[in-house]
Amino acid sequence: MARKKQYNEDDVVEKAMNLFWKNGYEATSMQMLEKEMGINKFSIYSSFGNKHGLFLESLKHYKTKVSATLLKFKNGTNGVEDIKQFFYDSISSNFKVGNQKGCLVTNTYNEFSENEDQLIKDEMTSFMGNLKALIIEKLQMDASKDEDTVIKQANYLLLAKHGLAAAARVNTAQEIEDYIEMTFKNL
Amino acid sequence: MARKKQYNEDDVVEKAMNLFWKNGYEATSMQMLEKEMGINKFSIYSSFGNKHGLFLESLKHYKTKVSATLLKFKNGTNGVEDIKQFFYDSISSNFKVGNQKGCLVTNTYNEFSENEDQLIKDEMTSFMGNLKALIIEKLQMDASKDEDTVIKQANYLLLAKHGLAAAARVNTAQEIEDYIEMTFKNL
DNA sequence: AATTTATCTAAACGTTCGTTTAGTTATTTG
DNA sequence: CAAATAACTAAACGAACGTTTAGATAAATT
Repeated sequence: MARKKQYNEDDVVEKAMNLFWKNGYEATSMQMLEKEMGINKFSIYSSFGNKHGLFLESLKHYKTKVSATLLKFKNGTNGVEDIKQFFYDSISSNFKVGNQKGCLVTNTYNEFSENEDQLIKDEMTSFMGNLKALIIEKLQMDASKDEDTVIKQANYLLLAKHGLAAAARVNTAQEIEDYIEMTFKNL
Repeated sequence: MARKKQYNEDDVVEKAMNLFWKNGYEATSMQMLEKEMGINKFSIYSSFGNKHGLFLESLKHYKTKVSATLLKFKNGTNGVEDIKQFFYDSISSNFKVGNQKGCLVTNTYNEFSENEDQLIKDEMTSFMGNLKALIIEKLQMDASKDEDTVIKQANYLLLAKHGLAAAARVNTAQEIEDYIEMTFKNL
């Protein structure tokens, strides 16, 4: 046979993901990706097909990246307190290196809301659906909440999470902390 | 002299604004604007300089459009209840004709958050600053709130407003109503 | 070591973008 | 009515986009 790839696909997907995360899909050009991933356009296309394929792969990579956080959330036994902790965990990456902003899934959801790309929208919808089911599960741990309250609070928290991810792109850590605390004050 | 313009600048700016509102700045092309505004590229450029100029003019137009809502908010005497009503007023355009989504100012703030366009960012910052001042003013109407609580609640509401505008792009009227009600439940 | 073949570089592809320019049309004024 | 000139149409501009292709390079097999 012939020479081997001089890069690891997982490594370069991680770098692509970070760039998409920071700038969004449209605002990230192949030229920027080339530079950030450290490999040539040809290599990107032979590994991922096209920009769209690379983005989908980045989304998958993101999901595995946050799966630990999600599992921790899923396994929690403290009801509402687990949800609150999940909110904190979700935006913790904002204040680490790399300048990632908000939640990649939510950002993508927003960017593609007017778009017709069903493949990506399906990915988002399933992710949001899973999240809602988990939130409901945690809320139901409090036996004093009736079903109607659970649904209302779940919708509230889902929108709050959505809003948080958007706001996290432009607000300070202190503002975000105040926001989360206030959100959970009366649940 | 020579012939007069066959269009009214205010009319075509309104149409441009609606398109920007729906799609955002980058996703709105001159070709789309040409079609929506009903005039030629040449006319757009002679009236507004360039795409950026047209967008700034659309933002100004948006501000005058929402000035009535803002004035109503400013003149309110019911404290927190005024803020809540303002939230409802802010997203009411979502459920009218035209498919506008969320709040143009907030959408712009989000789209340009990673951008270097200081002119637009300044416009956004001043708008947000005014809003925060008004919210604080209304919160202070309740004499029982100490200064620290007022600041915390103002930050909370500002982020909630931000999140609401983002979420309003993708959620139903019922979900949004639930969200607003829950947001104000304990202020 | 020679041959094979996948991976690399780099240049070019066709489109679309925002923008400009040349030429035509129509209205106002003398 | 004729001259002047602003507003119009339509075509073309260079730059950047995502994508493809041709040719050089290097590693694995015989």
